Amino acid sequence: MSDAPADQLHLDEFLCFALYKAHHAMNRFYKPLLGALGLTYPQYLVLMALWEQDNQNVGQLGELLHLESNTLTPLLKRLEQAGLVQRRRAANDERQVQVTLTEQGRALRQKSRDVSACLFDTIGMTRDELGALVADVNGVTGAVVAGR
Amino acid sequence: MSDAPADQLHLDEFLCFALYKAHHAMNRFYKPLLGALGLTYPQYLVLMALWEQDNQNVGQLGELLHLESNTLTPLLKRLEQAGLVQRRRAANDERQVQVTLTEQGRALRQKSRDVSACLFDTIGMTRDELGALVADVNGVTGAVVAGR
DNA sequence: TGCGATTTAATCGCATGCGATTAAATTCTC
DNA sequence: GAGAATTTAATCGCATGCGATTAAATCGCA
Repeated sequence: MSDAPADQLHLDEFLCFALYKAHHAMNRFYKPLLGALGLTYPQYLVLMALWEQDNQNVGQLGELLHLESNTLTPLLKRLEQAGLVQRRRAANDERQVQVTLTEQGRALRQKSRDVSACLFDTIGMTRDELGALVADVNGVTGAVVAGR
Repeated sequence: MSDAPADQLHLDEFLCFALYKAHHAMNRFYKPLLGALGLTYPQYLVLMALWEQDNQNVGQLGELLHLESNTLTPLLKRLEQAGLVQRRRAANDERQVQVTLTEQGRALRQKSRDVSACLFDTIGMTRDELGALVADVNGVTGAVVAGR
């Protein structure tokens, strides 16, 4: 099946484990910064998606963030509860729910500026190094998603 | 604070987002494979840690996997319920809980052999490329953990 | 020795993720 | 045009993660 000597692999050498730890490290890094804005990391991702392109429906957000409605619906309800987005059934297709930023949601973009900048300072990589790593990681993601 | 032009950054360019997606892609990839063994991914990580070094206490496992007792305790109880590990208070220090593999837990190692090999085949990278990527990702994790 | 500080797991509450199912709206097909 | 198939969110149940707190055991120091 594979020529990889799985017998000799140690936990530390696994890519999946490295990604697992990196993901959680990112989460912990962002938590206090985003907590000051009253956001969780997935909520921040949704807002980033809407800052780039407002008025998306649940399916579009799910495609972008690789999430299903079972995760997004309660999350979006919490964002709505916090007054950051509005949820409305689309007029032309009542199955879809349009998610739109409120004025307050748009305003939060300014406050979140240095949240993202903070990570750059911390990891201390050049834009090029960062871009290469992002490309590599995304490449793995693509291969894994395709290979299922 | 940073010379990174955060204003112009798109969601796709964020390393944290790349790691977020990669982590979830791994999870989804492993889920059916591990589900056949009755395991979740974090449970698999715990077993891998014990396969390398049996009889660790909760704190040691937490250090290795970057998890706290609030996550590990219920997880370990489920593994115990499944008959894969045993939990015992340490004789010399009753505060600590020693986690040991059962015969069934050791046996599962054989069945999980091709789970890890399967990922190698799917992502199609050489050992060297993989090692370099793991090192890069771990480097970011280290910087982020240190920079908190 | 004795008592406060520290260490170690456990517990609680809340927010994801996700498999499975459901409900409602729309589209397709005859 | 009616009914089946499909699409789209929502709902439910369960397993993480984690901040905050608690409880028990051990350590340290006067």
